[in-house]
Amino acid sequence: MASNVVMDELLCDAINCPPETGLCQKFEQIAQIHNIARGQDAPLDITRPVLVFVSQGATKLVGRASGQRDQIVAFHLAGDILSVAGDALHSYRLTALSDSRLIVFDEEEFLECAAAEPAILRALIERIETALHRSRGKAISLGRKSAQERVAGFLYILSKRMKSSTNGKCVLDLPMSRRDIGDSLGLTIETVSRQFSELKAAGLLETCGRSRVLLPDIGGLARLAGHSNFS
Amino acid sequence: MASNVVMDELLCDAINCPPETGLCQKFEQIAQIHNIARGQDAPLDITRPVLVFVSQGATKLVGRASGQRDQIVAFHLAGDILSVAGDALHSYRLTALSDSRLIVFDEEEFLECAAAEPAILRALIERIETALHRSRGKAISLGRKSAQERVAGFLYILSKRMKSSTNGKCVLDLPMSRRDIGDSLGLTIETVSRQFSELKAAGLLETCGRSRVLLPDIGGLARLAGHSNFS
DNA sequence: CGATACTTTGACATGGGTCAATCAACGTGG
DNA sequence: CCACGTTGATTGACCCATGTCAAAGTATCG
Repeated sequence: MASNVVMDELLCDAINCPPETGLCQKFEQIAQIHNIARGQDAPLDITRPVLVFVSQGATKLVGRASGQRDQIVAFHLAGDILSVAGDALHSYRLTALSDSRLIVFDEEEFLECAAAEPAILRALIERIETALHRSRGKAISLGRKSAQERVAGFLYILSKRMKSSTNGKCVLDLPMSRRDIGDSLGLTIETVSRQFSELKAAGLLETCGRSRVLLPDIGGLARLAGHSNFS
Repeated sequence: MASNVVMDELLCDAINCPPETGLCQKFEQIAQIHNIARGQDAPLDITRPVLVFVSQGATKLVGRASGQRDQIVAFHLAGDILSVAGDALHSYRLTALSDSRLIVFDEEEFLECAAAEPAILRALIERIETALHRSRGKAISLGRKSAQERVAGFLYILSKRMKSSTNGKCVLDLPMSRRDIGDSLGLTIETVSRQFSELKAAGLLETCGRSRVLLPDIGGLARLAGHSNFS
């Protein structure tokens, strides 16, 4: 019972935790569940590093520079695991884009629990590396790409992550606002909006309401995105 | 003998590998050593993910967008471990800033070897998380900070990493060129140079030759760097 | 159906890029 | 050890992409 409540199938799958061992129960004891309403911050205590598993919903990890300047460091969708730690230089918070369910572990305790299971540690390494590789890609975009390339790349990558594409076309329900997109791409909402308009004019994007988006030509987006393998 | 050649003390320490077990010898068998001259790329085959240990020297991990635009994704100094994987979107290369010695593992093989040693896996997790956290900080800088803040933050962070600071003052020998600094901060060499000049005028920086740098007031740099905890 | 928040569009300002010229560091050969 | 050449750094003038400020438009929700 408790096992079903805390350690959902998705998490067991994510960390490669064989349900038949008693391990899930050990993890249950150290897990904290948070149900976060859309727009609310997860009440994380990151004086110590934590591992967060996004069981349902979608979240943004936001870093803040001085002067209220926010930079979204990553989006994390259902099924993702992320590591969050405090930082002397910037403050971080994890905010729900839609109603979300998070399973939070003190990282130290989690690793203690998982020590006997190399498979779990390896799954975790893989997840953190995925986060690292995405972050590197973001650094390239933020450091060296134009607004148009960033927006096209954003849509392209999101279409891949949300796996809703079929032979070059794709419909998405963006869980994030224009502000979020801007905060993720290091742009203002106005610039994001203008780039959306240009993509519409180029026939690479149609919108329907605020959040629904139709991408008729994913390949075209990739070409605009300034990926080194496309020119 | 071979053990001393391949698995140096630094690496054993880095991955928390107890020298008394026979483990080091197993790692030796799968390790590849590369001595890279200043300015040369490591001949990494990243069709599969690799782990690289920087045994001596200093390196830059460079990502490339289309059109020859380089973004340095991270600097890695002696003692660092990094994970590098290919990417459909951007190409990456690891280049030596000074003559360097790298110990390279196929990541899969490394993890296979380390499976029985949770301590090694944990050490690896810690290192990768460090890389992730640095990369997040870089994303905040690239996305939301001014040229002056980026340059000040760069010097501040480097002074911490190279541990050459004494009560607010610090002398550094920068292993990287102005171009490298620009490629790391998402700026041009000219902008980096102008910011250096402004910092000199503000009494926060003195230079001596191309690479030697004196930072008389680290706290002042931190204040300029736009870190959220300093205003 | 009206209120409110979000988005789009426009006019203008500006930080940092680009291009070009000068200057300084460093290595090399005499 | 010095003159010279090469490469990298600095400075200046100008320009453009994106930020800023303001207004109008439009989803969405009670």
